[in-house]
Amino acid sequence: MLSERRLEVLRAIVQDYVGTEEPVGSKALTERHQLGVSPATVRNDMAALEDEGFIAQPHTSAGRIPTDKGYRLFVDKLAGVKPLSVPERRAIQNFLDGAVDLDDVVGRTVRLLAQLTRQVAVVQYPSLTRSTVRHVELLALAPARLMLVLITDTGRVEQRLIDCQTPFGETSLADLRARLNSRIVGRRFADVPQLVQDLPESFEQDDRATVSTVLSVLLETLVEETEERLMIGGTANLTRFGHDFPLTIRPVLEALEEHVVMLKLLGEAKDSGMTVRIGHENAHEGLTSTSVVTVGYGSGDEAVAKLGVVGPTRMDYPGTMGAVRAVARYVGQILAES
Amino acid sequence: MLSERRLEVLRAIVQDYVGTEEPVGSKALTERHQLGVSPATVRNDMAALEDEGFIAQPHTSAGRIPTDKGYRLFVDKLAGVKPLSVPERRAIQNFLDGAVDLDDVVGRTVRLLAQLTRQVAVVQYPSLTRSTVRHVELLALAPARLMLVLITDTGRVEQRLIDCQTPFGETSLADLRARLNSRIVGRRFADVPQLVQDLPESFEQDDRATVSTVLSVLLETLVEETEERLMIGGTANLTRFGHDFPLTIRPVLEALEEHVVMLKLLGEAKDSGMTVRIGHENAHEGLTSTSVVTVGYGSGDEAVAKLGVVGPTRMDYPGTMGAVRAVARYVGQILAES
DNA sequence: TCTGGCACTCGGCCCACGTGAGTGCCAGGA
DNA sequence: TCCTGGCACTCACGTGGGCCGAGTGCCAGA
Repeated sequence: MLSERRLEVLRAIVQDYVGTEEPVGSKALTERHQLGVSPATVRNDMAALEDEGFIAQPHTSAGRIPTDKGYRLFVDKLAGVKPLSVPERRAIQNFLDGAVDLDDVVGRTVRLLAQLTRQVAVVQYPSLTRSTVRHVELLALAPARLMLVLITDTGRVEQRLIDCQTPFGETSLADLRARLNSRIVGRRFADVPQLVQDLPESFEQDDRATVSTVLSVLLETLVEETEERLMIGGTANLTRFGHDFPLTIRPVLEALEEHVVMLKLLGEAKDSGMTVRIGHENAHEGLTSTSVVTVGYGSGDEAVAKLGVVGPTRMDYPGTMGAVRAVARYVGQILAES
Repeated sequence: MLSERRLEVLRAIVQDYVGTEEPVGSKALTERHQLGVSPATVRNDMAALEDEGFIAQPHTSAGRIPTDKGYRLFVDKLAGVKPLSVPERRAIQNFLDGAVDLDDVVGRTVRLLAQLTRQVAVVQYPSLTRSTVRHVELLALAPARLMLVLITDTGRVEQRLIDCQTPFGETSLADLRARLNSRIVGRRFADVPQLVQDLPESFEQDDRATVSTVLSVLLETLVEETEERLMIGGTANLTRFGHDFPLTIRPVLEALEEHVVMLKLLGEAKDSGMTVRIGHENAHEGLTSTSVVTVGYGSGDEAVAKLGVVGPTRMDYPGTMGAVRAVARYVGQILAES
């Protein structure tokens, strides 16, 4: 087991390395921190920490840098979450309050998060599966052509074109619309399939085929759109990644563009509470030299989506976690209000 | 005036430099191209081209590289547009044909363009101002709360919440919906204000306020949403920019994230035909070391939006222009079909 | 007007060297 | 048992000199 002081040494190493981006040596450590012991003692501690795999030496004659395992310990045991200052909080609120619609909310959140953390921000749109139906609309664009519009409680709108084999009367249409709405408005998307299951049976023989088609498109929309959307911003911050970054930045940019990859990443994170994945803990190859901090956000108690940042493993974890948590909180508030 | 052979030398320089990314010397030129003259002659030509500002030397003892002015001449006079191969065309069509909705079309187009050109792709969503109304829907979410949904011929959907001072009857609502649709469906957005101007007068005194509110929100939507949207992809290709790219890539990423900047850029391009802006021809500072190739696309004869790529000034202009033009054409077809 | 020849330039590469931060180890002291 | 100061060692990095070669400009001759 590591002694108290050795943990303190690790904390100091992480803090200094995050600040300077340079391997930190025993002498510099004792100068910058009140450890109460001499460099030689620190050296012994460092040797122990290295044996345990928490820190490593880039070259024999250089200082130490934390390993992924070291950061992990730091995050789990040594670092708190740094709360934002009052002006920062106020700025967040002001900035987000100006949003006019869902796209705007998400867009502003991405910018905000990227600016606050100086890293790449990722914000997932409120998920359809976890949200509820606000309204369903059916429009006849042509006698045998319908449009289905689905509006969620988070303000998201999905539309689908439907080609029917047979024309669908205006009265049948109104009927279907009314019944659909009465059944599913206010209900969760996940519950919809069950709720509409027996709907075709209550229609005239002639209309059943069309009603079934509409329902299947509706259900399809629910399933398809469960493939979530997200917005990414602050990629310019990648240029502050490190010195060697041509090699580093490339796979990261590629991963960020593959929204599927990012969604999987978010999916792997806890639904509630903050998740920090450090370096090789990230399954995706391109992200093994990054850390990902994510947290769920939602309009109520429950998270409807996640947001977070992607940055170098050498990041200011307490600060980043503080910013991510604060932003998620305010976004939740905004969503609840709208 | 530049002689035929000197133009040929310039062409050769551009081609070689684009291929190798290295300053090209007189000897290498004569070896790789059948110019029919000796290196010494080429040297004289190069000196002339340098005097005129078409090429430059990075260092005294190095070969020449084209200047922005050189690329300009190359694009205007020396380069054609390289048509895509049949398999490439087929691949484009297959890829785009799979799209299910507008977002998907734009998303696929961005990917396609980025992959084909190995550069950053920018695709503008079909603009509202130039498109026409397919349908307007009014929904009562609550007695005094309406939702306006606007559907364009390009498949775009905009929705707005409307709070009314007084409740609005179901019959009045149906009436307004019907009248609105009969007046503006199929019309261009730009014409809408005129077409609905006198609508409130034909309603009962009680409803006029609400009708006016709805109309003003409708018009507002038209105006606000004229602020166009765009999608960007292929930023990972920036890493192939050049050797010195930490400095180069940063401002480019920043510019790309500022959609306003990119929209302005697209706005400055010609509405029809292809526009190539080379290096310092781009007004935005961050893009002075890039070239931007754009072209309008649309479902009919007229362009409804633009798309293009951003790459290093040292790019394969004929190939890029060919790809951009081909993609624009196919996207236009897809939009026309849907 | 083109060509071959020639002297010149200069960036890139290699190597050698000195410097200094940092280390590991050890013996002595609390 | 743990901490400390001392000491020899390692090695990345920066500097400076020297060589190399691609590329140039110029010039005289065809």
